[in-house]
Amino acid sequence: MSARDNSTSLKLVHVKPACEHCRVRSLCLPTALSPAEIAEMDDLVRRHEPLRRGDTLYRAGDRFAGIFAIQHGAIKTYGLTLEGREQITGFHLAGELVGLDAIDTNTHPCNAIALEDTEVCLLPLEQLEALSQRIPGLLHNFSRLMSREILREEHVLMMLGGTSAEQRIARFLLNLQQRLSERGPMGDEIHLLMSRQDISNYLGLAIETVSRQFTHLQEKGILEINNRSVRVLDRTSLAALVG
Amino acid sequence: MSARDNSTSLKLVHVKPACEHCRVRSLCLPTALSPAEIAEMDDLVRRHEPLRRGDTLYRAGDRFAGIFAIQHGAIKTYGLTLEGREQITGFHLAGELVGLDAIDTNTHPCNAIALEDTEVCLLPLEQLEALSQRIPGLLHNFSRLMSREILREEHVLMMLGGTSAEQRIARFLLNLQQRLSERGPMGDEIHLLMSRQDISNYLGLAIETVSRQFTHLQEKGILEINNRSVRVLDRTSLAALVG
DNA sequence: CGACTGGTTGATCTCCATCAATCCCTGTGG
DNA sequence: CCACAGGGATTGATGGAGATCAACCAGTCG
Repeated sequence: MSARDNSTSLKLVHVKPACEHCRVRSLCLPTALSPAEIAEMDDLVRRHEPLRRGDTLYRAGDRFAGIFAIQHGAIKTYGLTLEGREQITGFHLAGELVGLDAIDTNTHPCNAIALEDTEVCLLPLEQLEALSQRIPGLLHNFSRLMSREILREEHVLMMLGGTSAEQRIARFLLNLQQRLSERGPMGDEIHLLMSRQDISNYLGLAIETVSRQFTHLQEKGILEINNRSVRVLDRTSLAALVG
Repeated sequence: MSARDNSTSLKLVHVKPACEHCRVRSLCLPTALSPAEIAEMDDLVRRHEPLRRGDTLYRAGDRFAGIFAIQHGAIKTYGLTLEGREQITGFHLAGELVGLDAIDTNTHPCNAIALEDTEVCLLPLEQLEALSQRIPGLLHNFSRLMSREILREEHVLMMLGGTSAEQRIARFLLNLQQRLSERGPMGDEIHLLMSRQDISNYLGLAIETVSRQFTHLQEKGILEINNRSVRVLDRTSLAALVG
């Protein structure tokens, strides 16, 4: 229930975007394209109005307008289970694409909201496919990013199956740290953008269990926790917990 | 540990495949292509040697040769978790693609083995992308199938999060019945191709729990179970269990 | 300041994992 | 054809990890 709601009418701003200067270009669709090709990409990319923390990017049921590439910030996607419970399907960082799950049905099956102030680019699918038709490298990058998303979800599946609460927390943190380090300097400080509620939902645990595990890991001297800021004091021990 | 192992050296047979006459064409890549375009597809599709139940199609770590399309039969994919436990990531039926998770890294992250006698087609990625370059419909179908795979995994995630053993079993069966009905006549009889072990692993439960839930649902008059054959007697009640 | 949201901590209970015994198909070989 | 072995499946008994219920605490905002 965010105050501002961008989901029904897409709000695009007419600022000339520039993949060329984008910080996460190397993680995103234009990887390894020539300057001329990147210029062509710029023509199809539409910059979306900046999202503030909590803003909705799209809702389940919305008609699919195109893929969103996260320029900076973070997006949470969640769906409704058959019983009506919300289930988080992913936390997405800069350089990742969201909305890929809507291509098949032309309708968004999930909701997407910003975890922090976030900017995204809209890539209309038809135009993206048309351009991919002409630029082999772009087509391949597109395949690769979709493949990466499939792989990401497989990792979540592996994490959820038959593992203890402690293991899930450890993996969650290590995974987050890993992905953050691909996007900036590797630090031992992780700023959690999501609530305990979100984490517990994502990991299939109760919120209290998450809290207890955090304090438990703190008592062991592995983590230092201040609200949503987690400092990894002993990365080796943390990694040892996952298996 | 199957007796025959096809994973290291791909065994292709030189039978002219024919997407045109394939029973699952409408679910697969050539959907809605013109006869001329389908003929072009046929040129790149290579029929793989038939798999017998238990045969390995590829192993984790294998170099990626291309996508596999299941012509008929069923494939189980599973990965190794960090602790060394096997985790099943999916059961794939005719008309579905497997190996999509390997595009990004060019290496298979999972193992794939046949759950029954199965025939698959190999679609070398480079050629598939090259052809997609020329056939817009093919490119779009490819996007859609990848999207469908992402969606499928999201559904699994939603199923695993915070649901009881009974709910998981119910959803598993309903989902399977649904997918089978898209591929043949809708019947109340489901032939499970996988062991209880597989089911429990997939659903994140203990094998005994799966067994108990089955008998429990049988006692309630919702199912009738004979080994790996499940008859859905009361579909309404089964659907009611999931939410 | 009080109301509120998000987080932590404690006590109890429940569902399911685990351990263990038995049963039942399937195939194999005498 | 039957006996037997062996894996897969079922059933029972027990314990524990984590869910649930409940109280409490700490920022935050009107």
